[in-house]
Amino acid sequence: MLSNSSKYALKAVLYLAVNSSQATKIMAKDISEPTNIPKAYLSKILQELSRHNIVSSVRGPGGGFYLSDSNREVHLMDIIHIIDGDNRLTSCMLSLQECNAEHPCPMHDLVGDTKVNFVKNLENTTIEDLVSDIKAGKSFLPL
Amino acid sequence: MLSNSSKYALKAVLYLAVNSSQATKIMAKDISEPTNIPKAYLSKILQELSRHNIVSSVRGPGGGFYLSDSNREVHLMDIIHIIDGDNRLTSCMLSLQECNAEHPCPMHDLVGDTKVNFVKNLENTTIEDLVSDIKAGKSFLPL
DNA sequence: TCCTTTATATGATATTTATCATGTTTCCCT
DNA sequence: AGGGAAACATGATAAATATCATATAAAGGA
Repeated sequence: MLSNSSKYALKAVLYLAVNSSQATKIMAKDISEPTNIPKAYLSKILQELSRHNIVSSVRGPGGGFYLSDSNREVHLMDIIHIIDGDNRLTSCMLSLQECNAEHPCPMHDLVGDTKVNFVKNLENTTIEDLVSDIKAGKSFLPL
Repeated sequence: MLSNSSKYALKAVLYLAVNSSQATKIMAKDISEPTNIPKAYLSKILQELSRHNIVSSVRGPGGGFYLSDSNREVHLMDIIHIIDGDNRLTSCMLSLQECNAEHPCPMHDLVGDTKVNFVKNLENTTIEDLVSDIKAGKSFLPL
């Protein structure tokens, strides 16, 4: 479904969303440990996200990663696009070019609206939305 | 979503379902061409499927692959399981061990029932079901 | 200014997935 | 029998993904 890298990216960003702020930056190491993401790999992912303004960062002592207010308005799909590219989720079940409602592949209806809806959800949901759910006890931060 | 190999497997089996019978066997090469699946790779996949009794085959002149009546009752998920293993589709969005309706990860609800339904469809749908759809003009054989 | 601490950039290794190649077995045909 | 046509088995290569390692740049404090 998602690549490992995307899953790590989402977990890390969620961790930052819950635990960080401009005043409370978190070092890669301190994200890596609780989330069980290999430190070096995580660093690379965070850098990629930073380059695309998904997360914020400052170097040097007292530095680290955090989410600014605007970072929190990022949509989940943005993160996935950056890491996985943009056709991993949206392509047809059988990777066919011509597969649509008018000319469906045999598996088209099995997925049906479900995938469309899911993608739509990813496009509409922001990090902040998920944080609200967590704070409301509707879901739990993945560790 | 699915691995390349699974997609190839599904396409090849569907091709056989529509075009082959015990009396009309098809060589790997003649499946490879119309479906645009690399011949050598396809052969390997077909052998794996044959070993698991998903497709039938006979060697020697006049031989080839075909689907027996019982092959046609195979469920789509069986094919995917053989090629991709059994947790690529069913695992949580973030690959968490403990993610369920009682203890959902933040993305759990985004997928919602959609994935559950999709998996259920794969488990319930047989090759023959898809062939019926194709014959009824509801969908088109992927080439 | 210099040292430490942290992110950043870049590249190296490993693992998985996809693809190709080559020999072996089985079966039909003559 | 023997030769050719096919699947079958096995292993080699290539490409993508995941992981690790090392050097550089920025920032703060002594």
